[in-house]
Amino acid sequence: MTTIRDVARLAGVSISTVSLALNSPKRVGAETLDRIQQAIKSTGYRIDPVAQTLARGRSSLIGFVSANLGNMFFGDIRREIEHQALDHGYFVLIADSSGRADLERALLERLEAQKIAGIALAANGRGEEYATFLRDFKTPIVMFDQKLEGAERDFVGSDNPLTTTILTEHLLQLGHRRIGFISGPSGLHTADERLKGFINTMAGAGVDIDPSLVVEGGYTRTGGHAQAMRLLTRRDRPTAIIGANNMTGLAALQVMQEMGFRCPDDVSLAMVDDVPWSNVITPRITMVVQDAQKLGELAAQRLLARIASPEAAAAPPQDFILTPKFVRGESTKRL
Amino acid sequence: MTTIRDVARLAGVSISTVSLALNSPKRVGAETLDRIQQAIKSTGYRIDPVAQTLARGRSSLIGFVSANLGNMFFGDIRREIEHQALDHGYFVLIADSSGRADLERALLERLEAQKIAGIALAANGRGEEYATFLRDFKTPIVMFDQKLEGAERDFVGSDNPLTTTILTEHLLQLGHRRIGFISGPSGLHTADERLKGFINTMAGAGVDIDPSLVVEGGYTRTGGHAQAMRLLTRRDRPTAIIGANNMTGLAALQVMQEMGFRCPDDVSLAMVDDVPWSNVITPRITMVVQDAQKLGELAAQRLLARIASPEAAAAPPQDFILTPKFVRGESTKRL
DNA sequence: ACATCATATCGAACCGGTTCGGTAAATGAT
DNA sequence: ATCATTTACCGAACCGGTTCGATATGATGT
Repeated sequence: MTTIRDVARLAGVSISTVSLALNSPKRVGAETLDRIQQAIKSTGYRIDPVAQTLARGRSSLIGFVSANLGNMFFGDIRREIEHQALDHGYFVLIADSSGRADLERALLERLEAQKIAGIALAANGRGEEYATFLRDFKTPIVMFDQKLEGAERDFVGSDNPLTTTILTEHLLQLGHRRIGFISGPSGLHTADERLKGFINTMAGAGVDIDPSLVVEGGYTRTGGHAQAMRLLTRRDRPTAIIGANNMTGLAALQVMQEMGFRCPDDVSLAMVDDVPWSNVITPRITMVVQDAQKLGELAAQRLLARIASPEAAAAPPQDFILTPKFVRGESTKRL
Repeated sequence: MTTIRDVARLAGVSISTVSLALNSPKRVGAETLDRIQQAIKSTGYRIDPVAQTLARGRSSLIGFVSANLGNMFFGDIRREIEHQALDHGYFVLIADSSGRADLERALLERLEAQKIAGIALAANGRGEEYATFLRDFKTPIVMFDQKLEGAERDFVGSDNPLTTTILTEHLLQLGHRRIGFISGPSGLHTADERLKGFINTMAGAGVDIDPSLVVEGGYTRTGGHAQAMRLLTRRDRPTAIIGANNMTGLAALQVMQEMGFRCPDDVSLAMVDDVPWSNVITPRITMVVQDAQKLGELAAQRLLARIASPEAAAAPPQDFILTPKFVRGESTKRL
């Protein structure tokens, strides 16, 4: 390995000058700069990011932490963040918390130990204590998807109540009254807001909700499957089901198929978020989708800005809320 | 931050002794060890991985490089590797090459600069020059999915010729003779082998292949879509199509739906690799699936072993080939 | 009792950069 | 011509660990 000292020797300058030439070229003489660059070229010198991190106390790594990278939604956001990060010379360290708050916390601490420059986080931890933990974190954090009150961090997400409001109104218009709702983990920001959107819309329309039709599917495939099963095996089963995310929505579709119900003839279905290849799934599912790419873009911009300048880092946290889009499929039918 | 020197001072020993206590506890006296551990506990000392990396010349990070993390196949492998790595105290640095060889190479070099402990790689680069590059890489590499002759690295993958052999035989048995084949990027290991499996099986059965029915879909959704379109708009279109991977297979299904062909009544379809939620896709696709979890497990074990001991690191490279599994769906029909 | 050897601990060099205070020369002001 | 300021560069300390050779102490063998 060729080090900065080799370059310095070859260029006939001190190592501090080489460092200077590397970091603020305008502060070294033209001729000297030239010699140094020559030396760098001829030795094939590559700066050692580890040593740099130790000296600077900050690496050029960015962390991406979310549950379930396999979910297209997070995958799309990751892709976008990674893309922008690479453009700015940052590498992305990805960590999958599998939705477990304790693991997530451990991961964050590890990332911090790596002196990571910043973190994009879709938090799964909840509660005041966790919010404080995030607030006091020394590394810049931009939260996305899941907002946590008290964390006092930038947040990039969608208008979650609106997602289910749209779906609920759609179903109400089609004449549905007994609507099953497969919710996400209670306490989780998006889950609570989406549930709220459903409840408020129903109330606004003057339709009573049968509480037993509101179940918690935990945003997971297995949870969604179990709860959809519960809903659909009832004698007074709902005429329509809303999945609070793509996993639970598709799980409901799967249960329908397994039980021989036709969708939408027997039961209507709508859900939040898209899945890959949804266009080859029969029936085409009616859904509300988030602009994952835009979310990733915003999160990355915000994070990179905070990392780049101390002023930006000190700026008060800000929320960026995007409006989700309704995509009409063929999984819902007039009653 | 509390450093090793703080601990040393508090325990009344030298920093080298603390380091020793941390790395080979049996080599320090029982009583001293106790005092040091006490000091560590009371100061809340956490070792700095960056400094450790600089001093040791090797980090406790493992790299995972593949194309298209969004593809369930790679996602499953990643999950398994990450799981095992964390168990062994390693963090996984994930990089998505998007299938571009030049980017992949740059990523590998960056990982190396990070003094990464080892890399699990699904290579997209090809050719002798690239093989040499990989062979001479100083960091341990375990390749998976894509084997590269001349790289002389451990390889974990599936019996690729067998994947298409199984599918082809299945279609032949159903009476199909005009079979379209949407291949992967020519030159890519799995793509070439899967194509070979198709060709050899057809030849073995004495069935002539219409060369114009063998197209290259590049393993991508868009490529697959375009090529499937070409195949299906022909007057003498094939009676069955094989997608060499999940992307091209599903793209073909999508084209069928777009063009109003019914699968399998009008055209049969079979493909290599599964996708998430394939069980809610109509028709259930006939496919050959790889055991991604097992692949990840093997790759991780091999890599961790090479990292752990110098003898293992010096061992000659070895291939691990798994047998793929046939999953019969309803997308193929007797002619 | 003395050489031998293992054990416990330490000091110092090192990994490869950054950064700050300082010096000497060059430039500008008066 | 003199003093102030800027420019260009250097030396040394530092980031927080690891590692190796050296030393001191105590145990073992004969």
